[in-house]
Amino acid sequence: MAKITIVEDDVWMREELVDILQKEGYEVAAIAAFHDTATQVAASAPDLVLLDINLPGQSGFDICKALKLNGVGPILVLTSRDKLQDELHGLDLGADDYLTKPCNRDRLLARILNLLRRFEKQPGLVDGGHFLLDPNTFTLYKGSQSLLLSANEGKILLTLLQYRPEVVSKSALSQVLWGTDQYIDENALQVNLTRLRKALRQLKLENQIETVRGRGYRLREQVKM
Amino acid sequence: MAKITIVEDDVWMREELVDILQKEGYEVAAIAAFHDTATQVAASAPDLVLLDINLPGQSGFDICKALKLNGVGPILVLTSRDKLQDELHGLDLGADDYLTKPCNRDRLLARILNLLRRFEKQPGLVDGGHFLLDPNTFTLYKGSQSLLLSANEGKILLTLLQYRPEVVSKSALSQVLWGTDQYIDENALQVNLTRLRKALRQLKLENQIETVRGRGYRLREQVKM
DNA sequence: AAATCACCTTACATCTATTGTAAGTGTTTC
DNA sequence: GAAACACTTACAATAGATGTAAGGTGATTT
Repeated sequence: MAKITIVEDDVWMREELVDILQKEGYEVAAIAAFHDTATQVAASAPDLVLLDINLPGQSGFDICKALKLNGVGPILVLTSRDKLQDELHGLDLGADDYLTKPCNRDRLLARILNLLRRFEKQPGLVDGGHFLLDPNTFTLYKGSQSLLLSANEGKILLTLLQYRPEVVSKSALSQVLWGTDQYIDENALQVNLTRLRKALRQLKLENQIETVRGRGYRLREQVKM
Repeated sequence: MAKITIVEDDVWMREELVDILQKEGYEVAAIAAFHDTATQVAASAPDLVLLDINLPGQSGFDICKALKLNGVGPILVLTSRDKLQDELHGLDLGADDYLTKPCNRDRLLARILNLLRRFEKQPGLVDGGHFLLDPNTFTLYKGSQSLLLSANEGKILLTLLQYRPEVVSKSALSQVLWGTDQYIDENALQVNLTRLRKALRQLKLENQIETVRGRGYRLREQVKM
């Protein structure tokens, strides 16, 4: 489960947040703000930081900046309602989302979940040389065109991309598609391969997938640029 | 069509880029780098900036920084292959993607298209009070749960959210779903409403959609937090 | 050259999700 | 309580994804 680090000075609030998040199954760490907060937080390598920016002085802002510089994951800033001005400020500082206090449990959890999803899916597009593949939606891009692959097509192409330029065996693909390499339905695999090739051809992507007789498939070497 | 501004000193390269992008239907502006480049670019309010960072001195980096500070949209940095070191640097500077030169047409266009998409879909999640809705995938979030709505369900909910707290007429919804408000299939609309409500109930979201007899539907006022 | 093997393609059947249709029930208003 | 409006459920048509089956192609082996 995801790891969340909370930066919050108010003891009562901190306890409550920890409670809510732990009940939800998150791994939670909580600290109050000190001069080396950013270092401490970064050291805990969280998947998400919940930062209360209602801290004495401007320290909350500084921490936020410092965290972003340290390359820490998504930051969800908590701010009080009467400091709406600061919200935009917070975003400029590198916060990825903000929330006004007080706020209810559901909204907090929804925002956290969303941020985690957003960053988990961060890898972005996979570069296939002559095309791009969105590993989340299995959308294939080439030039100004795009095409939505089916789940099977997408999984195969993504696997080939990940192993490129190595040959991927049929059992490996079987593992990816059906979770097993005990029994391999060669035919079903073959049909899915054909369908993927057909989809690629629709975007004028010919001969992308090379067959290595007796061993499997691989993506063809791309012309160096 | 999207507007792209190119910052490139090399005349030949600049002409070529303009040519490629214009043929693709983009609205293109091109300038060479001078001291006030950032201001000029910002003034052209582009949807995307194509920035060649192979400029005399460090000016390319400065321009990139300045552009980001001006809140200019996505920046795609062009860099030469022997300056791979600079690539990461470029990302830290606020560039949203980079590309090594020389690069072929398809790859360039693919990256541009992707960046445009990424930023176009920026609105992010729509906040419904007790829930969140992803307006692109029609995914509904609440607490730690999520649910994928059908196209019709998503369109209705999104429309209600956009007009909230106003009442949305049946003809408006008909317009959204079927592109016409000449003939309104009240029944079909009704069924889709029921389905949306059912989906909301699955996430324990009760009574979100209020029926205003004779006028239409609206989202119920949310409890202030 | 015939047989064999690995691979490929097409057509078809099944399954599931989405959506509109239809029929019947409930509720408000006058 | 009758009419108008709103709601729900069940059913059917449709489309997309996927597995099955049957046959085709081309290289390798004997």
